[in-house]
Amino acid sequence: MKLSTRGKYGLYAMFYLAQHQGKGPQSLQNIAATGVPKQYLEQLLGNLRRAGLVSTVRGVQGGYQIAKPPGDISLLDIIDAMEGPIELSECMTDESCCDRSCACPVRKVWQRLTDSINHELACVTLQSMLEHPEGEASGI
Amino acid sequence: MKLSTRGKYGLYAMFYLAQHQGKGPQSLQNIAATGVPKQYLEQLLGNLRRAGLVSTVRGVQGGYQIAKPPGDISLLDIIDAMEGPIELSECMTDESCCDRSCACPVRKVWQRLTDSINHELACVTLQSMLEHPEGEASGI
DNA sequence: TGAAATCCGACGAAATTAGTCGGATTTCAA
DNA sequence: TTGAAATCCGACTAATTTCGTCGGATTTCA
Repeated sequence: MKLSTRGKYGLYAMFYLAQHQGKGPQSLQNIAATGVPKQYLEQLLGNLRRAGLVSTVRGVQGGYQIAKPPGDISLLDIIDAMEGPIELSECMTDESCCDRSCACPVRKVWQRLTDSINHELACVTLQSMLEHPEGEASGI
Repeated sequence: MKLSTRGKYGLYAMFYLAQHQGKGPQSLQNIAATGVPKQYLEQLLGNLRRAGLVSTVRGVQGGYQIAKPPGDISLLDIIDAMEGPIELSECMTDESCCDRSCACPVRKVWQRLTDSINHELACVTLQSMLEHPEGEASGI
């Protein structure tokens, strides 16, 4: 179970934009500074824009900005935008993927785990990341 | 973020074996009954065996059995055996994957999330799946 | 000796991921 | 008016991973 680089790069970019909120649009040039391929990141920012998480200004002096306060943007929003919704097993979305009933214990386990992960993701906002840069341990 | 079919098939197989514990070795034939490609499952059971989760009996009347009581086998054991450890970002295992310090807030978030998912997985055992077939909702 | 079964490495097809490329468009300023 | 700075966008490719398949070797029992 792993995240693709899209999720990682996407969060890097969003965190950067959160840190620079109110300072005007940030160019791709700047956002990509830390080792993310520029043209690839450009694609990813397109996804974030279409998901309503960033707004853009075109033309000279243009760039990217977060579209909402950092407290209103969660990790779940970002991951969903970058990788689509979490789907541990296609059992969750495709009823006919197997001949097991909806009471199948395995299916229940996937559902519980999916809910749990989504909940964790929704709890972390860009704001909380800005406020706790030292990453104080959470009560797991 | 998704699980491969390996994880899914692996859990199906382990749950089947848990249901049939003490009834002697179960043949691949039987385990694969519900739509899992036989030869593929054979590979997967090899992984589970090498991880110490199932034991095998070769030859006529041979087959697969769980190697430990169902209460001692967690979802984490199974997922680890099938897909390797959860690694949301290579930041977790490869210090040099980027030039960010180990105090990088993004890194902290991945770590927290990884811990959380592992904890959830470790809490679910085959025994608990056998005991709660109706999958009563957990306190998320 | 033959049938039932696991074991195993190698191979291949399909899907996904991680980019790259070339241009189109927008905007501002000289 | 023109040129530079920037985003936008669809198509393409290379690499990797996933999902199997195949053919045979080995073990065991009747």
